[in-house]
This record gives sequence, C-alpha cells and structure tokens, in this order.
Amino acid sequence: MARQSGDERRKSGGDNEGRIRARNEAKILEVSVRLFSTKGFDGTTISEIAEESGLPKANVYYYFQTKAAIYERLIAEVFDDWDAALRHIRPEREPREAIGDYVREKLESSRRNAAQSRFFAGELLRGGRFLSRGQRQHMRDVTREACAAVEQWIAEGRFPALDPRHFFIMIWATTQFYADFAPVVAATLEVPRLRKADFDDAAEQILKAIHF
Amino acid sequence: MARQSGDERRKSGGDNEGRIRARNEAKILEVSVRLFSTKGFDGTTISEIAEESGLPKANVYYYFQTKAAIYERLIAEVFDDWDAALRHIRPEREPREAIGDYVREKLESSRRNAAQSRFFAGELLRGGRFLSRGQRQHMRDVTREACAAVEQWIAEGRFPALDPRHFFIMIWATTQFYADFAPVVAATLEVPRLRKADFDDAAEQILKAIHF
DNA sequence: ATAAAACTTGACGAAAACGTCAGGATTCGC
DNA sequence: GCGAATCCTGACGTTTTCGTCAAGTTTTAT
Repeated sequence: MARQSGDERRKSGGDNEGRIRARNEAKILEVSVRLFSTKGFDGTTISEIAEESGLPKANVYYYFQTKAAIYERLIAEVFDDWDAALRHIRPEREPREAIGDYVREKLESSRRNAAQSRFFAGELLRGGRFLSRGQRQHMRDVTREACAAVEQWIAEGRFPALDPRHFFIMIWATTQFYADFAPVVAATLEVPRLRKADFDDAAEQILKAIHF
Repeated sequence: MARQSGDERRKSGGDNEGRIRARNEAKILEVSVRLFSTKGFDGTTISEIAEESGLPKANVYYYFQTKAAIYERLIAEVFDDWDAALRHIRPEREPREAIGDYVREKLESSRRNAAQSRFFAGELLRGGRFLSRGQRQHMRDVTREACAAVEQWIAEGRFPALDPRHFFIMIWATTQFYADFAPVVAATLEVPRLRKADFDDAAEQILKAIHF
C-alpha cells in the first residue's frame, strides 16, 4: 500500500519532487487561486478545482488532504512576495527613488498576479483567519523596518514629517486597489478593461499626488 | 391561505409595513450583513442567519425568498450611502474644505458601519456580480460629476493639475482600507484594536500627505 | 366577536459538497 | 525486466444546505 498523501511526503526531501507531482500540484494551485479569488473559500468546490485542472476529484485529494490545505499553501506563497517590494525602502537610498520603485513594483506585481492579489485581499478582508501567528509577526517586523527607514529620512530632513505608518497604509491601499477592485477602477476611468497603460498612469499620478 | 412571501407584498404599499415585518426584516438584515461580511455569500448559511436572528429558518424564508434576495437587499442599502459622501465635492466650495469633509465623512462612516463596508468591499472584490447595470451606471454618473467639480477647481487654478479620477481612486482606496482591512492596519499601527482616535489620525495624515 | 390577513414552525425532500477507499495503471530505480 | 513507489480513479457514505409545505397561532380590521 503506497498511499501517502501530500504533506507527509515532503517532510524531508522538499526539493526533488517527482515531475508529475510538481506539475499537478502547480496546476491545482494555479486553478485554485483563480477560483478562490472570485468565489471565496466556501464558494469554491473541490469538484470545480478538479474539473478545471483536468483531474478527477479523487486525484486532487491525492495531492492535498483538504481544501483548507490548498488554501493555506496559497497563503504561504503569496506571503513570500509580500515583503519583496518593501525591500526597496532602505534608509541609504534616495527617498524619491526608493518610493517610486516601491509603488511601481507593487502596482506591476498586483497587475500581473491579479488573482493572487485579490485572493490575499479577500483573506485579509475576512480578518485573516488563515494567517498564522508567525506570518502576522513577520508582517509587523517588515513594516516596522520600513517605517524606521522613513523615520531616518525624516530625521535627516529628506522627507516631510508624516507618520510613516499611515504613509505606508496609504500607499498600500492605493496600489492594491487598482488590481483588487478593478471593476470600480475601470468604471471610474471609463474604460472597458484595465490595461498596462492605466497602471502606468496610476503610478505616475500616485507619485505626483503624494506630498513628498 | 395567506401565504405571501416578501417581495410581492411590497409592490404597491411600500411604506406602511407591519411593525412585525419591519422588525424582523431589520433583524435579519442586520445579522446578515455581519455574517456575509466575515464569511462571504457561500460561507453564510440561512440556518445561521436564522439562529442569530432568533427565528426559525422557515421564518426567514417567509420574509426573504432566497439567500440571494437578502444579499441583494443589502447591496441596495449600501448603495444608497455610496454617493452621500461625494456630495461634499461641489465646484463652488473651497477645495480644501470640501475634500477634508469628504475624507472625514468617508472614514467615519466606514468606521461606524464596518460590517457594511466590508460586505460591499467583498462584493466588489468578487467582481460585483450582484450589482445591477443601473447601479453601475449610477456609480459612473456620480463619479463623473465629482471629477467635473475637481476639473473646474483645476481650471480656476485652485487645485493642482492631477487627474481627478486617479485622485478619487486614491482617496477612496485609502479611506476604505482602514475599516476593511482593520487587522492589517492594527498590526501596522501596533495597536490591538482600532479606536476612533486612530481614524482621526488617519484623516489628518491623509490630508497632510496628499499634495493639494 | 369574528373573519381575514399576517405570522410562525417542525418536519421533509432533493441536491450538492466533503472526504474516503480499494484496487488498478504508470513510472522509476537498479 | 522487475519490484516498489507513485499516481490515478469510479463509486460510495456522510453531512450539510437550500428551499418547501401544510398546519398551526397571533394580530388586525370591522
């Protein structure tokens, strides 16, 4: 009996997964993030995931023990990207450049991975019940560090005296918005669908509107 | 046989609902907006709504034909508030005051009706499938009018040359964010729970950060 | 008081979802 | 080539949910 589902298997190895497993897991996750993002956790069924992945349902259960397991894997994936953009904010950089890069990268990544972005937004909207303590703590640490950089800029007189925490909230809110609430944005801009150019405009306008 | 469910009844009267009906519908809607906002449409069950409303399930169905009917009623309710705040933006007003009022009102109303705010955000995040064509159109009209006011300010040299559409998106994104993603905001501000003072700070910081 | 309208409710049926299982088919390491 | 590990899958059981129904009780209007 060679039954052995998903997680157990990876406990030591981790890297050298079978190609088949790698391919199928990837496919399942790719389909899932799209479905979860538009229909939510409860609105998405495993049958649906299976169908769109081109696998029978039981096969999905071969790779993931439960629906929650899929969801959690996705959370972890998104999480890895969470702070990547924030690394632009370093005290030794020029504020205008650092923040410009940050805004542009945030917009671009949420544009390119819109489903992922909406998926995570949905999770946060619901209170982040699937976020582990460690993940929450990590978010806090990363944010604190970025705020420290801004505070240093302020102390050096290179930045206006704003509360960096609200400043980041503002940036984050705005950049997320374009991808997560695309229908509203499209309606406001009076275009049928958002294109790359709209995101570029957004970056420019955001940087122009913020007083720094 | 006096069977007659919800919607039919109101077709002509509309105003003079029985008190019992008014009370029970209100209770159901109040409970529903909270549940929908934290668990989503599919994650919320009628049994749950019934239980928390203190009514048997069949009674909920006496007032609302389907779960979707409850959801749609809530959408319509939220919708009525959508543009109320935007009415502060009028060309004859002083830009600083008008926008200040707008930001403060938006923050305050999303703070006071956090569940409603999150509920609507969730709907938009999912692509706004429950929004009627008319509602979409209305959003567009209201937005266009507000943009026209800003454009007039710009023409009169009372406002910086920003694209008003991106400007409003930015404001809307930011103000919503405080209520809708409260856990993230609380983590960033390093407080256990957001209080009124935090929202007041937010208003101040937003207005200070925006260049106008 | 009385009849009609409005309201309440326990029990029920049908459909759908989750997750399981036992056994068959493929692939892999040697 | 062969045995073991991995992968695949149709059918199934259980639970949950939506929504219905028919028979009650309470309120309201006259």
